[in-house]
Parts: sequence; structure tokens; C-alpha cells
Amino acid sequence: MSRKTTIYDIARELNITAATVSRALNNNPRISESTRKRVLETAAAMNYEPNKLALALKHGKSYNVGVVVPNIDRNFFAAIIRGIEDELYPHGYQVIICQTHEEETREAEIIGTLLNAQIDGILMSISTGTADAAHFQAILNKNVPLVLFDRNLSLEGVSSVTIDDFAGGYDATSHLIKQGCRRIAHLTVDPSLDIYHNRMEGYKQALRDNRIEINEAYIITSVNSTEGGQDAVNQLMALPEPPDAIHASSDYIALGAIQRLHQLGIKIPDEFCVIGFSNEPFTRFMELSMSSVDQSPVEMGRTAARVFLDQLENNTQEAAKVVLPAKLCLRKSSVRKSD
Amino acid sequence: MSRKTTIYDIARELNITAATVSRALNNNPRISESTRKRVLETAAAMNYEPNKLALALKHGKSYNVGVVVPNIDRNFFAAIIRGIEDELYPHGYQVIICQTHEEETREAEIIGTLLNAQIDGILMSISTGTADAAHFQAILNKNVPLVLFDRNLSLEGVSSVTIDDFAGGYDATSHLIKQGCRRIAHLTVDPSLDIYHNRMEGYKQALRDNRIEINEAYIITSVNSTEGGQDAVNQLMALPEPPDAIHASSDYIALGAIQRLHQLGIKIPDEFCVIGFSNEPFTRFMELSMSSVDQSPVEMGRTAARVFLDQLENNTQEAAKVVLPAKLCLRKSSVRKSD
DNA sequence: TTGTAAGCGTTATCAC
DNA sequence: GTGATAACGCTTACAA
Repeated sequence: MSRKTTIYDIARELNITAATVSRALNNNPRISESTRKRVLETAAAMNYEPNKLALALKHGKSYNVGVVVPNIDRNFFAAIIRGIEDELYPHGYQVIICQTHEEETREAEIIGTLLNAQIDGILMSISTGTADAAHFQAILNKNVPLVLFDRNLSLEGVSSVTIDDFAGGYDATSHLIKQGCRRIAHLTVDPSLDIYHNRMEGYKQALRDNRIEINEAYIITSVNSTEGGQDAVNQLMALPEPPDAIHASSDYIALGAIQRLHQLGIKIPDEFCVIGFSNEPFTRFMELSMSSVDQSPVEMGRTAARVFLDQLENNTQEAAKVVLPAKLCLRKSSVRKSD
Repeated sequence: MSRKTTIYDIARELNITAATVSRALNNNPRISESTRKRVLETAAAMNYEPNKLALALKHGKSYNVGVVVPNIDRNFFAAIIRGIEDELYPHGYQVIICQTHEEETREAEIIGTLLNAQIDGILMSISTGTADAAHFQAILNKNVPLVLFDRNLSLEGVSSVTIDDFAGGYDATSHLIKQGCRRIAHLTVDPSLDIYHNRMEGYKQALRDNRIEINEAYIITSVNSTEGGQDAVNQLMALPEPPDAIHASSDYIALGAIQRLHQLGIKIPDEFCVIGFSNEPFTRFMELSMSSVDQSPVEMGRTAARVFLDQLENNTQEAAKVVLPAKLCLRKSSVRKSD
């Protein structure tokens, strides 16, 4: 009673061969209407369901795609995954989600596992600290479609979907300048990653365009957590001329900064403005709601999935490089009443 | 160059048969040390990797397990998944994550897909509103191990891992009583689900034990979101005798309640105390940090995975029913200074 | 110690 | 229209 029914069971039941059953089930034209009907009926009666493994082996295709993210418990990545699922699910693909926890070794390991799990493709956002591109080469060598999202890496022949981080950084900084801030600090995470690099470049360009000198002491690389933001504020406020605004590359860092500024009794936004990046939901929940830059993660996930499907169906070799817009979301932490 | 190398390729290279190659690769004792060595060397040289699909077909085992949750973007579920992954990964299992978005039809659909993807087991938390247990029967009928976590369903032969929701509700309510609150409202989500039912029963028992009458007007079923909490407060504050505390079955509802109370100019915790349930990270980030009940989701995930592995290895039929403790986390929203 | 061959559940290519 | 058979990549009795 426990063994699954196969097409052979159905065939035996009807005194025909498995091949005929297969044809009936797959709408092959070379079959009589009557046998098709009988097959479908007994299949239903016997609770038949096709064995995907056999199909996969036969077709050399698993209909599984790997989605690799640093972690799943940041709303940003969860939302991206939602977008990917939305798009892939109707095409019959299952998504296998893997977390690197920002560790390069784990990342390489996961890719290995996915590759020999006969995955049909990989969508991923690379870890901070991934310096060695060897495991990406392994993917390309096997001709497995690879789409990077958000955390990009300029790699030949790899598609990517990102937002316009430069514009995001530029707009956020310009906004702070318009609020009257002149000594604007920038908190980054890992300038070796394109996204953080571009946000910083946007920040710098906005300063230049407004003839504000770039002060290297105002640019701090911190850990991507509230603690990182707190430490950065400690460092900044100890300067002979402390800043009057913070442009953070991450909402968690911005949150930590706000917490620490609060402890120091500094009034936000009157004395000090803060803006984050990512538009995580908690930015709205805070009593002092936080300005941020929205990255439309669901849309990013959707787009990544579409790029992947394109690549798969058209077997195209040219890599798509999609750049989505960044949207400024202004809230209390950076908007002065007089504005 | 693109086709993957198989054991046949290796065999041809060495003028031996595939069987021998297989034995060499699987540490079968019936092989000479020299051939094993040669096989391993050429396998490495040819970049051989086993085809998991073939293995899976052969063994009738995919080494994939399905994890089904309402959604992935609540920290609670993300943390559970992390726990499950931590435990399953070293055993060679891949996790396929699926989201029901709280829709029963989607839930049934996903289960169907997973089942014919030859999954080795399913770990899941059921959707609110799932009334029909038919799709669960489908799982049991196929003898696929099923472990439910958090959102349980009293089903014969199904293992489950939950927290002690009754105790959580009881402790939270008792705490409010100790703070001096006497008119305590309870905001629930879906009393047809065990977890919410038990939290409510804990709430009621705490009232009884303190000789406080249960006021049915204080018990409100709301949507599990901030909006739900806001609406509930509107309803409660319109009562002739409004409550002086809220015990919410969800942090999101509690958050909405706090937001609305704030708008109404009600001082928390001096005039009104609020406590949530789940201990989502944002409860700490809020300027008025929120009390909540921690459900140790990572541990819950780990435990669910362990129960699953047990069931698989020992092929045991008896269902395990594990209940983890609930931990009260007291913060500003419910602790009065005088305390 | 190694080779042969069957089998896991399907589909595809022949024949008939 | 339907049946026989090979093939997908691997494991495993059974022979040799």
C-alpha cells in the first residue's frame, strides 16, 4: 500500500504497455481516444503521480533553481525571494534557498552542493568578503545559468539585476544638503562590493556638485549591524569637528547611529539628520521613523527570475545587466519642519 | 566540453567498467587499492561529480525536504528555517522552502508539488484558515514523514514541535496583573488554531487565578498586522469601560495597538500596558521597546529537524510531541518604574 | 578483484 | 494506435 504507483502498474491493470500509458498521460496524438480515457481514469483511481526524479534524470533537468543569499532574516532578501518565487512558480520551478551567513567558505560549499544537485540555474547575491571568484567560474564552466542580484560582481558573461546605487547615494546625500546639513558623514559596509562602492561614489558626487569638501574622517567602514552604527557615532562625535548628518549604507547601521545619538541627547532631525538604505520595514515602525532608500526588492527578485528564464529559454549567451531605480523615502529622521 | 562527466567516461578512460568505478568512488572494500587510486585520480582530473538525480532515482530518495511556512519575511519563520537548515545540512539534506501566504489553496497546491517532487519529508507550519485536513492526509497516505511546528493541528500520527503557548499567555497576563492592570484585553488572531487558542486559555486562566472576571468585550479577533492592532484599539477605547492593558497574540498587532494608543495621547506604560507575542527583533528597536514572549524559533527549527531525522532513521511510527518553554521578555511597554 | 546485467520510472525511437 | 526496446547515470547482486 505504501509503494507509489508507476506507469507500469497502470499498464498491467489495463493490459497495455507502459509506453502507451506514457503517451496517454502526455497528450501524445498517436493514441486512441478510448485508451487515453481509460488510462486517465485508472491513473486517477490509482492515485498516480509522475516521479519527478525519473523525469529529471531523463531530461537532464531538475526544475530546481538555487537561490543563494547571505541570510534570509533581513526583510530585503526575504522580499527578493518572494519576487523570485512569484515569477518562477508558475513556470514549474521549485526554489531551493540557501544561506551563506556571509561566509565565503560556506558560499563555495553551497555552490558545490547545488551544482551536483543538478540544479537548473543559480540566482544569488554574493557575500561580503568574497574575494575569490573561483566558485563562480565553476558555475560558468558547467554552463549553469547564473544571475546575480543586488550584490554584484563585474564578471564576464554573468547577468545581474541591481538598483542604481549611485543615484540612491546621490539623492540621499543631496536631500541632506537641502536640509541644511554641511558636515555629512558616510557609513559604509564593504567598499569592495559594487553596491557599497557605488553608494559612496554617489555620496561623494553630491558633495562635489554642491562644492562641499570631502572629509575622509567622515567616511567610516562599519559592521552591518546596530552595533556598527553605534561605534561609528562614537568615533564621529569624538572628532574635533563632528558631523551634522549621517548617510548610512544600511538601515541597521543607521538605526544604531540613531540609538547612540539619542543616548547622547542629540536632537534628531533638528540638530542632526540621519538617512539609511534599504527601507526595511522597521524604519516605519520606529517612533522616530527613519528616512531610507527603497530598493524595491520584490521587483528585483521578479526581474532576476525573468532574466533567468530568458537566459534558459533562449539559451542566450549575452549577459543582461538590469539596473532598477532607487527611490528616496523621506521620514522624520531627516526632514526638518521648516522644509 | 559542456556535457558532464559520468562514471562511464572515467571507465572508458581507464579501460575498466562503470561498476568498478562506482565501487572505487563508494569505498567498496571489494576493489584493489591501485585501481581505486587511479579512479579517484582520473575522477578528479575529469571534474567528475555524481549525478544526484540518478542517485535519487536509484535510492528512491531525493535528500530534499520541504519546509512550508506562511511566509518567510517574518523573522520568526526565518529564524525557524535557520534552525532547520543548521541541523539538516550536515546530514546532506537540502531544504526547499515554500510560502503559503496564508492561503489554504496554495498550501494544498504546494504539498502536491512537493509530494511528486519525491521529497523525503515535510516540515511545516500550517496557514491560518486551513480548515480542511485533506491535504495532510495525502502526505500521511504516501508515508512521507511530516513534522508540524508552531502552528499545530491535532492530527493522529503527526509529530509536532511547539512552545508552551498556554504558559506564555498565562505568564504575560500575570505580569500585566502584577503591574496593577485589572481590565486586560486580549487580541487574538485565529482561535481555531491551537497556538492562538492556547494563548487565550492561558490569558483566561491567569485572570481566573487572580479573581478577575473575564469580559468577553475585551477579547477581540483581529487581522495579524499593525492595522489589526489599530482597529482593535479603536474598538476597545469606544467601550463604556475601556481596558487598561493589552495582551496581544502577535507582536505586529501589539505594535499597531501601541501606535494607535500613542496617537490617542495615552501614556504607556503609566496609563496603559502592552505586551506582544513572538519577540520579533523590532520589539527591541522601538524607542518604546516592547515586552513580548520569546518563542526561541531557532531552537524550534532545530528540534523539528531532529524529530524529522529520528522519524526517518528509526522509521518510527509514534508521533513525537515536543513542547518548548515560552520565555517572557519584559521591556518598557509594560514595566512601570515603581516595579 | 573485476565484469555483466538488471533495475530505479520515464520518454523516445523504432517497428508492426 | 500500440508494443518493444534503449536510454538517462548510478548501484548492486551475481558471475567469473
